[in-house]
Amino acid sequence: MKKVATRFAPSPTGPLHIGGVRTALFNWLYSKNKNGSFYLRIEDTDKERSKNEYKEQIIKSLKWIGIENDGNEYIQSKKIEDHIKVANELLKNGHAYKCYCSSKEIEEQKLRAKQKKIPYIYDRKWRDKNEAEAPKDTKPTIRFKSKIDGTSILKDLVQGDIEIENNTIEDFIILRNDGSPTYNLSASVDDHQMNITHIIRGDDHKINTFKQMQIYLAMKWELPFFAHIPLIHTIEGKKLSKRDKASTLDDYSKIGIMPDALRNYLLRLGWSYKDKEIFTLDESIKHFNLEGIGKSPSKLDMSRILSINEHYIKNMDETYLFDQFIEYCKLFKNEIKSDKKDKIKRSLTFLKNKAKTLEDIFNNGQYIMVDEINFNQDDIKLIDDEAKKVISDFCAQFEKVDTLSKEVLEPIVNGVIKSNDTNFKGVGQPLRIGLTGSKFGPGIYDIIISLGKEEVTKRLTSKKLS
RNA sequence: GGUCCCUUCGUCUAUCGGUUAGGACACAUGGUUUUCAUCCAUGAAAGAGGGGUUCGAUUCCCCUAGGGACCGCCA
Repeated sequence: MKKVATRFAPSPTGPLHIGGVRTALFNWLYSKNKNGSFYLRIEDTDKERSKNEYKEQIIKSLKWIGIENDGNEYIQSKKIEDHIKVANELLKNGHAYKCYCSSKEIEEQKLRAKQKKIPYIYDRKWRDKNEAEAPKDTKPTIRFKSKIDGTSILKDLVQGDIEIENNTIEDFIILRNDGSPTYNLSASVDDHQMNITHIIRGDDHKINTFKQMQIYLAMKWELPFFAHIPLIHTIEGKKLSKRDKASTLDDYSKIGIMPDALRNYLLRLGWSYKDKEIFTLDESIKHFNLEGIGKSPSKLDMSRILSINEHYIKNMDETYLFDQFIEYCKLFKNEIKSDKKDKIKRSLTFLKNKAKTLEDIFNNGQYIMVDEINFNQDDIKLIDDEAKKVISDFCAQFEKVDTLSKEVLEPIVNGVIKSNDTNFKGVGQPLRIGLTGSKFGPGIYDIIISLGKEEVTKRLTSKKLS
């Protein structure tokens, strides 16, 4: 049994979107599950549109979500000579031929077909024509001599057997008239040379697979296995594209979605293992299989992403969460000053309690990080004379304490409640507004402890409250 | 238009001929609570339609409908 090898082969012509990330994830998981290798191949043969920044973005994205390729990135453009060599071989053994149709001629044919509403397929004009008739002034393209009779069957690992009439596959171009190889040729040659055993890709590649299989057959190469996974759709039910909003990893990381959570979400989108919803990295490797992949496209659901992220926030190791939070702030918010960092760290347990994202934690912890409170304009109005008395009564008692804990603070609060003939809200609310600027927020004891005695005193005695 | 694929709660899905069709998210209600949340409990919510096959179909087959992908000298 050959060692399993999978690959992810994006073209660096735009930012990687999460559909691509999922494809990469499935390939990676499958190879790891089988103790095999996973390779990253950058298909940069479209010189016009390929950009190095996109290549970097792809590599960065995969790394962010925890996918690591074995070996170096395979750069397709460096292998062009090999592709051309194969094309010439196909030409030599009669599996390909020179086509002297100009691109203008082809365009006109397509246009005519469109107008007549009949499917366009290259008419194989030069398939059997004598080269002697070739026009001197046109450079030929090389076309693959596709099968005309019979049918081909793709034994797809996800979709089952797919059979099509061979004559629906046209004689596709493998070498352009400038001598450069096209996608189907390059991809086949690379996959063969890289010893790829399983090609897992979006099912928008299905027709390509029939073309590539024919190249394999013509070259007498051993066929790899194919698995075409359904595409991810937008809410509108269309194929997700780079232009869609919330489609790149950055769109998620900037609102504080964590890599593990997104990885978990993407894994469960179109794949399932019994009723299990949460998978650690090890569990995903252990349980991943092709049988669990569904056949129908699935839609992106933000509330579910949020919910899984929330699960991770609440259940992951707090030190690890803190590190991720600090990193997040550095990247997308302001870097947190070191004296505030400790306060945040100590308060993470309750700050995370009401957070779905790292951004929520940031917002919940704002009151700790700021030097000057931003008062909610409606809430500050709640500080009336009564509230001011409550605050000053509290301060009078608070002054005497030296260690902060719920046990110490609770009697003080209860005392103030009694002396002011009010209830908990009558004390808790003014204090919360005075300390955080808002009537919504963490528990009042948590707030006080998180700020420390000095800061609490400073805020409660501020001019704005008197 | 041609080829191919898909179709279970709003969403992601379980079921591999016999289930009160299960779970999760979202939603609704109630409870806990120190505000907002969390948490807990409960509830509403699905087999596209029509034919077969079968003692029995969500499950197998066919048709219809709907949706999607592809149809580049892009990848």
